[in-house]
Amino acid sequence: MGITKTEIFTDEQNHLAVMLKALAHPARIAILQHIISANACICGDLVEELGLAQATISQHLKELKSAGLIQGTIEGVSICYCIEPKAWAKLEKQLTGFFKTYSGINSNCC
Amino acid sequence: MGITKTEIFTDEQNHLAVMLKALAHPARIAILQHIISANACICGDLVEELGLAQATISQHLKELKSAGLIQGTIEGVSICYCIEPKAWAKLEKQLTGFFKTYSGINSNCC
DNA sequence: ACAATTAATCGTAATATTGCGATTGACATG
DNA sequence: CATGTCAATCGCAATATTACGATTAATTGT
Repeated sequence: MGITKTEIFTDEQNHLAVMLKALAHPARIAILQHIISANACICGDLVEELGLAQATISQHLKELKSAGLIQGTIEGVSICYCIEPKAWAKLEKQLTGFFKTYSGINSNCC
Repeated sequence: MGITKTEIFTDEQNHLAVMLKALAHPARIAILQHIISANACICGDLVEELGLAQATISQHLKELKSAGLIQGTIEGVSICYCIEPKAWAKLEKQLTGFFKTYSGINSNCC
């Protein structure tokens, strides 16, 4: 019925899925890459940088922000976005742990 | 209009987004975790393990397979699924590279 | 050949996502 | 206070995702 059964899964699984979903769009990956490379936080430049409408960029930023991966602070007329270090570090750790569970050596099954 | 503008982004960005989208569901994370921990490939056990219908599990497996993250081989009546080592390693590498671009030290912007 | 088992596929309903034009709200400056 | 700028929000259309019952296809054992 189109709704994910979150009750079935662990908090870790749900959390990781939410974070990955936030990352799982080329525009949002591009936004994060730009924020990271510019270090200093950017906002409306993204509209020029990527070829998407202002409303669309704003929506993607909202999703990244609601996932907690970025934070925005008012800077005069515009808004300055940057990485939220804690959430970023947590995600990196969780992903590293996830990939570490697989050792490609004993892949002699199928 | 509900369709991602892939032409705008790089191949790397699009590829990473597709892989992350395949991971971005708690059921698929649970499936991968089970496949990894059982090492020996499993198929219909997932229906019992998670509390989802057979059709639903099959659909999730199809998505993971079409993303190239797992592979399935016929084993009698059932089908044996396991990690596709190359795609897995590639994704891990790409993600590591992505996270490495951010050094939380100079996070003195916002 | 026949029944049983396993998993893919079809069809459908409910909901979510993507993208954008248009509007609105907040703030700075003349 | 009027005006301009920036970004959030609203409303909409097109499409994608999630979940499942029912059916189908393939294979094994009798």
